[in-house]
This record gives sequence, C-alpha cells and structure tokens, in this order.
Amino acid sequence: MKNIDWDIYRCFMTVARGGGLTGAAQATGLSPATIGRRMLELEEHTGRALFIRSQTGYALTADGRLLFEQLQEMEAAARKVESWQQESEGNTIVRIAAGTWGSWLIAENFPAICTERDSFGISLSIGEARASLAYRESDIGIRAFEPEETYLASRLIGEVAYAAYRQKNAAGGTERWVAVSEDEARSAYLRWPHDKASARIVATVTRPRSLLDLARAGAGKAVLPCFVGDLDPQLERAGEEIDGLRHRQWIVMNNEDRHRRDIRTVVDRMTRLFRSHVDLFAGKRPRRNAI
Amino acid sequence: MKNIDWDIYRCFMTVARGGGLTGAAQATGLSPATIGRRMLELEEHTGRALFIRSQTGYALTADGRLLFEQLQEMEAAARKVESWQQESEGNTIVRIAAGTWGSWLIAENFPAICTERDSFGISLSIGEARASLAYRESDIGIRAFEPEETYLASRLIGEVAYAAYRQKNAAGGTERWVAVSEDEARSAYLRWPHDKASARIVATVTRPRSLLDLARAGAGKAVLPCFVGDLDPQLERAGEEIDGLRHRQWIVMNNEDRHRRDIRTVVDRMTRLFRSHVDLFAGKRPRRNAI
DNA sequence: TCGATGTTTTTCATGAGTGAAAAACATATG
DNA sequence: CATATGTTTTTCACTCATGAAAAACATCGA
Repeated sequence: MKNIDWDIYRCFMTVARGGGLTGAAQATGLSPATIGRRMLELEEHTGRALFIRSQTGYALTADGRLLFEQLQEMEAAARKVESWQQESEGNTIVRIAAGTWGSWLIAENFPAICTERDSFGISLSIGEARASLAYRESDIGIRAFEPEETYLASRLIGEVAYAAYRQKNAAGGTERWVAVSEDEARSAYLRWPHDKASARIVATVTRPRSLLDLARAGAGKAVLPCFVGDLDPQLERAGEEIDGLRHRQWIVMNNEDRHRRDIRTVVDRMTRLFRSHVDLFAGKRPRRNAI
Repeated sequence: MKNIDWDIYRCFMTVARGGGLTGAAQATGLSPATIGRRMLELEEHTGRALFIRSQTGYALTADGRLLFEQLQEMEAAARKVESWQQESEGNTIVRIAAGTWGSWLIAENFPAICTERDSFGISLSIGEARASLAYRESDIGIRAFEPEETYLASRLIGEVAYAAYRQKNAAGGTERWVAVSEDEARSAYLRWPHDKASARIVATVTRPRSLLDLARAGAGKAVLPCFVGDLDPQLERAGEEIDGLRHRQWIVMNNEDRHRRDIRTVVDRMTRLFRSHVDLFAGKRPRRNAI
C-alpha cells in the first residue's frame, strides 16, 4: 500500500471537470499523454474503474463520482493554503458567486466594488446553480434562499420582484414570449413562461442574460427581475408584478473568512450596493435612468 | 501564479514531522536531495521561509507551523480517500488512539477486539496527548474528559480510580517512589508524585508504562490506575484510592464514520471489553488474576 | 582540541517520466 | 457515404527530476 502522488488527485479533478484528457491538458499545461497515464495509475491504485473512456472524452463512473466528491474536500483545503500564500504577496482575489442578474448588477457598478486603488482582484463566477461555499469555491455568494449551513454568515438584502417586460412602444405581437430553454430553466422565474405561456414562446436561449437583449430588440416579452427591467430605458413593463415569484435575497460568506480584510471590504461594499437598490429590487416604481 | 504540485505538500508534512530531510527521506522513500529541493521550491512558491535549517535538521518557522496547521486538513481529506480505497480491497485498518493504560488493556485482550477471522487490521497509537480525531488521525479514541466536539459520537464507560502500588510483601523502604519525569507528566495522576512526594522520588522514567515494571521489580511505589495495579498478582495497594484523581472515561468516534462496518464492530467490542472491566476501573476490590 | 557522528548540501551520471507527433478511432456534417 | 473534426492512444526521442556518493558543515563527547 504505497502512497500515491497527491498531484494525481489534482490531475483527476481537472480531468473530471474538463471532461477528458484534452480539456485537462490545456487546463494544467501537461500533455494529454501524461494525464492519460496518470489516470491509469490512479485507477490501478484504487483498484476501481473511474472513467468510461470514449472517443468523446472521459465520463465518470459511479466510483469516479464518489472520488470526485471526496476530493472536493481536499481541494477546499488546498484553496485555503493558496489564499494564505497570496495574502503575503498582497494581491489576493476575492471570489464572488452570483446569479445572472446579481452578477449583472455588480458588473454594471464595478467601481463600487473594486477600484484601481484596491490591492485585491475580483473573480466573479456566474451561474444559476446555487452557490456552494461549502468547498470554498467562492468567498462570497448571493442567494435567493435562506442559508441554513452553520458555517455561513449571511446578510438579508431585501426582496426581489419579477415582471414581464417588452420593448417600449412595441408595435404589435404582444403575445410573443422569449424564454430560456426548458432544460436550462432552473429558477422559478425562468420556468414561468413554460408553465404559463408555453405555446407562445417564439424564441429560447440558453443563457438568461440574452433575454434582456432579446426583449430590448423587440423579439417578445420576457420575465425579468424588476430591478433589471425597470432600469432599462428601452423597456417597459408588460403587466404587473408576477406574484409568486417574489423572493428574498441574501449575501452569504464563509464564517471562517470574516477576518480576511479584503473579503470584509468587498462584502461591505456589496451590501451597500445592494441595499441602495432595495426599492428597485422590490419592484417599486423607479425613477428612470437610475444607475 | 502557476499551481504547485500537491505532492510537495505531502512532502512538507513528512519533513515537518520527521524533523528534517533524512527523517522524511526514509519515511517517503525519496532521497534527502530530492526532498531538500522540493522544500526550496515550496518556499519559493509561498514566498515565505518555512524552515530554520541547521545541521541538526529542519525546524519550522512560525509560517511553517501555520502551513502545517492548514495542511492537516488536506491530510484528513486524503486519509478519507485512502480509507475509501481500502474499503474495496477488503483489508481496512481501524486506527485507535488511547493512553498508556487503555492501550495496555486493549493489547492484553487483543483477541477480544480483532481475531484472525476479521478482515480488518488494528493500528493502535499510544500517547498521553489527548486524542485528536479532528483530522481523522484516528477513528476511535479513549478519552478522560467529556467530548464537546459536535462531530464526535461518544459512549461513557464509567469511572477510573487510582492508587499507589508496590511490590507485594516488599521488604523495607516503603517511602520510595517512582514516577514519570516531571516534564513528561501531563496527566494528573502522573503529576501527583511530584506534587505530594517530590522529595521521595528515587527514579523517573519517560514512559508511564515503565512504572508498572519498576513497581513490580520493587523499585518503589507508583501511582497506577486501579485496574492495572489490582490485576497484577505481584503488586499490592500501598494505601487507599487517591481521591481527586478519579475521573470518567469515554470512547469516542468520528460521527461521519459510524456507517463504516469495521469501525462499528471495533467500537462495539471495545465497549464490551471496557464495560466488563467497569468495576475494576472504579477500583472495587477485584478477584485476583482476573484477566 | 580533535575525531566521530549525524546532519544538509552539492555534484554528476542516469533513467523514469514527459511531450510532440503520428496513429487509431468515433462521431458529427454535409 | 465520404469528409472533417475532435477525441484517445501509441510511439519514440529527450529532458529534467532523481538518487548515489561526496563534500561541507555542526554538534557532541572524550
């Protein structure tokens, strides 16, 4: 039972994520050949088949997924070390995980979060999947559901409301809808068009962000958070707030990281930014061109 | 900021534990030269001095200790993976951490814990330091203080009493004591001779286990747990139970590991073994030659 | 003071692990 | 059905990390 090279674990994770040798190769800088050999070594060591190899890439077996789960913890520990290292170098990175529209707001107001004079950088990872801070993939997250994990600290930001929007003064075809494709529609507001007006959907996209562009271009009506729709001078509401979609919103962070200066300041600034938009979030009629 | 080879972290841990390159070399199977080079690489990567190098070995700096702390988490995760691997191979190892006398009892009754027919092995790590299950260095521990960590499951075993013992029918010199050297005396019962009879100590040893041998040989009186002294046919009590040393005792295990079959059975057997000695632990007069 | 011993560090030849490129192989695409 | 594209896998030089041995260096004991 000789010990295996820990770096093979790291390799495994990039293969699992990259979906194959080539993906992992360019992620790590190693050659596909080397990585392939290492994965063979790992499989031999564990005595289990970890991958289903095919011409389209490497897919995880059940055992592979199990290993993946376990190694996430190891990654979390490694990340902790990495961030400790960066601390001394002065240039730290604060990783924020947010949904499409939270990220949008942050991006629009980036100077309010991070300026030239700050010594830290921002990494903004955008996705609809619920932000998992468990393995420290991110430092700060924006959530639409109440955080229950004990290791998380959270700040309630307020409520966010939704409504349908269309191009201002749109000509006709008011019953045309645009939506996110059904299998990508994870959040309630994304599923709404499918539930309520599926026959009228004239275009689907794979990323929610494109809904805004489509609506603006007059392609049809889209369900958007009010703070997005109301802020856009080219859009107008097509109906009242959609009840049942309204939900609360939290900023969450890992409890252990509260001491990190850079994270604290980013959280504080994010809180200020979001709190200043609290009326917009809630759908209260805004003054135009607010940003 | 390129990523560092995870295996260097593992290397670092063995150096930190081994106290230098040679120690780590024979622990890992690598050569001192290689390990030395890797540690240089690590220091360069972190940008911090991790070691104080001298002709007597490598000592950790403050930063080194900090890194060590952090990497323990990584080790814990790796251990988890390792044990998962072993699961499939059938030959698992259950790691028990116990004090000198707990270990002694287990060793004396080893067949009650693990027989030929069991597919698992036992690793018994002996030490006075409080068993840390936090980083999964062990699966099961024996403790003399109430477990408060939420991630631990525990079973109360009963109380353990202490008394002074001497060779049976010892000739004279009844006021000679043997003890553990003062700076090794961590537990209360080990400190007792220093506190109460320091002038009379004629011999000190570095390991508590040797107290039994010394007392048996007639070197002097020793403070021992009653279940040890009373079980030894060559010893007799030199006085009543020493009040104030009596304490309770727990078997603890990691909560997440309760599902592991091998760990369950070992815990169950240990519980049975210890519970069957509960009167002896408590110092109630035993029948001779009990084991 | 002077070896003896145990360190780390350096030197240098060697081979194990590596990458570039080719081969083998599926799958998508027209 | 042939072609194009993107995989994995194999092949084969070659480099770079490695280990044995020597050197350099402290510390301990006599």
